[in-house]
Amino acid sequence: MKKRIGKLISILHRKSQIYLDKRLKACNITASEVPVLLPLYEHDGTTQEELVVHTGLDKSAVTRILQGLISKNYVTKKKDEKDLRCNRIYLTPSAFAIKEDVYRVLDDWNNLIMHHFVDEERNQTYDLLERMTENIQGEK
Amino acid sequence: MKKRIGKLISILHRKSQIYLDKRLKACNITASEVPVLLPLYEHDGTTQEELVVHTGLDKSAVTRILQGLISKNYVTKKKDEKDLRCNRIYLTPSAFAIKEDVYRVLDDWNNLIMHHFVDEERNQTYDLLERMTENIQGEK
DNA sequence: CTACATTAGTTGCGTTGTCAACTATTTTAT
DNA sequence: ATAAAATAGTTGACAACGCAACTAATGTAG
Repeated sequence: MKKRIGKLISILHRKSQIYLDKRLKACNITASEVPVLLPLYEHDGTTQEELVVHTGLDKSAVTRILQGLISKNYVTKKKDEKDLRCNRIYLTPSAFAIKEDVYRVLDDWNNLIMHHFVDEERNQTYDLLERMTENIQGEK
Repeated sequence: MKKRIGKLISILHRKSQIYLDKRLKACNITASEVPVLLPLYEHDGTTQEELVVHTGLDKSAVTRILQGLISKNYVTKKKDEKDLRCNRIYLTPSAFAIKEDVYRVLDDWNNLIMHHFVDEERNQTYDLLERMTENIQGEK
């Protein structure tokens, strides 16, 4: 029997959106904003282009997610002084205020889907998924 | 360092849609139609409700995907004679005609993302992903 | 220096998919 | 037997996201 993982990936993706949307409503953010928020928590002030690369999202999607985060006062956008083509994105205090809550929700989801996974299996899962994403780097 | 797989899952999902859409254009079907088509290839004449359960999609999404497949003459819909609430879905000869092509594209994608994976890793990947989807069964 | 190419970002449009509300049919409980 | 609940499916409204076409700024070749 052939084992295709596409179906599994797509179910996990869609269900995670639903779970996160529900849990993150308390923080007034959506699941789609998470991929943009996380790199900013790790490195505030990155350019929009770096967010595109880091998230793997289309640049237009990043533009719109940022518009939403700006309207909710979670980030600000300033033109880079050296290169006026670039926007630098900065988190607001409101964004830092919800940081721990956001991470807790993400960890809860991770623990939910990896329930009964021992540490080695959790690491294996991450490594295998990471290798798969590496395999499609450069796939346009 | 915390390993959250959400980002990886979502990248794999989105990139697979792009890849499949591109490759499946030759068959005149889209990536979103695949999850509905596959269970029908395995068991023609299932009810719409069974497709909902099998795909994990919202019932409204299944309705609309079927409308598309009907308009492209890949499936037909008939009311079940015993239970008039149910629709039975049947593949047309056109759908069977593209079956091998569709599976080939899916296998190509699978091989692409699991490039350099040995058999044991492929099985592990499938098993871990399957356990994760089982962990969220019943998550509403 | 100027023309062309590249890079960063935005916008319009179409597709995918969720949720909530609705209809129609069948099942269950009294 | 009938009223209420459950099941199957459809529809409208909206969010998420990719693609193509566009603008603006910078880099590069002659």
